[in-house]
Amino acid sequence: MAQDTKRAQIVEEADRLFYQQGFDHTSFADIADAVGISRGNFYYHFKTKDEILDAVIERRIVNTQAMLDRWEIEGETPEARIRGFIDILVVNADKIRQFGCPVGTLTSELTKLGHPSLSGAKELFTLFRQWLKRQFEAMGVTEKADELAMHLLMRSQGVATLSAAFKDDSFVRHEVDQMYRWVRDQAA
Amino acid sequence: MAQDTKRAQIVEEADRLFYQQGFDHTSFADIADAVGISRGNFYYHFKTKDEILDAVIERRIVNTQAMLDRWEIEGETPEARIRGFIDILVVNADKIRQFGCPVGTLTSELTKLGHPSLSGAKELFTLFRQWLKRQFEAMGVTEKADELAMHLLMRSQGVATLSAAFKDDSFVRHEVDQMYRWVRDQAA
DNA sequence: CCGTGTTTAGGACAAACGTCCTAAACACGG
DNA sequence: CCGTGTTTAGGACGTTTGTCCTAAACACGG
Repeated sequence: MAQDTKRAQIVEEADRLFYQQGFDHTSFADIADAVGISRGNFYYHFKTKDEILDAVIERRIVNTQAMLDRWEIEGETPEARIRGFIDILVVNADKIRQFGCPVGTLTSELTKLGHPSLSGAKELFTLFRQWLKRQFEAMGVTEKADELAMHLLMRSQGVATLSAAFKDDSFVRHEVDQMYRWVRDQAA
Repeated sequence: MAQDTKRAQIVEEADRLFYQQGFDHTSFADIADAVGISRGNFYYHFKTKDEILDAVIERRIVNTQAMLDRWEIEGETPEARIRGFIDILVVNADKIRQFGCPVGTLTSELTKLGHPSLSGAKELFTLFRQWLKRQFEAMGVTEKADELAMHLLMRSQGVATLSAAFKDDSFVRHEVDQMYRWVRDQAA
């Protein structure tokens, strides 16, 4: 349907703009200009700005889940799959340097705003956390699997933040190498 | 002078509000209400909102430098001083859980806004980076001191981000313990 | 090609934004 | 207590915000 197409377009552009400019700093006018529709017409698709945010988060959850599922099929070993996760920092290096991590920065912003949709954004983190936990378990780690998952999440967040602050690619590469080594050490 | 007092009050409240609500989301009215002065009178003290931001960053730089200087006098060994840095995550656990790291979240926001004062915020990171580098050098590390400083900065940023997302105190304590151990291992 | 439900453009609306002005209140040396 | 420079309150300004309404354009089964 045309409805789904237009709605999907709005959510897609809103997703991009929320990531690049932040949720609060992105106005209806920004999204409307990006999609190429009139400002006031938003009310037909979304009653409030918060509804757009929820749709964006839902989209991200679906996309992330699909990506993780793909990785679980394609990746040969659990260790290789985890390396695939770490590689996000390399593959998306440009965007992260410019706008930070999409998950981490959205969570930070919603935390400050005291926004109710924070729980939805947190779900994105949980998706990665559970996926990583499963990979560590497949590697033979049992009780500490969740701790290791959180540790790796933590490191990727830290690298993303400092990458955006210092715009230093060699720092990112060096930390990624260390994360590779750390994962290998957990197998023993 | 009364001018310095009022100006300092404005900067102090702006500092708090920028941290708790974000720079963009904090209006002149918010600051005016917090200080208890009239809205329009801001123009006398600061011509633009960006000027307030610069004053806030300057204040943070001065306060941070003073804190680091104090630590360098009080801390017995370099390792103990570094532990003092790590302890920020414990001492300020409540605030970090609510609003994230003041340095990291401000940097993220200014990065997204493409704001010119990002360089000033980045300076705050550099202050910690250089201080940590000096402590590692005093511990006997020579060539890798800066790498270790960045690594520790990275980990504290990651912990702060996930602390705000998951509000999990036991995670923070566990990671802090691991950071202690990591620092000890660097001495050998 | 008609009728009906979907989608659209355009703009109205009050509120809030950053900026800026004016005039009064203040502090204080003379 | 007067005069002068500093600091203040209060509000005007044009813009932009999120929200919401109306009427026209559209799609499409009958």
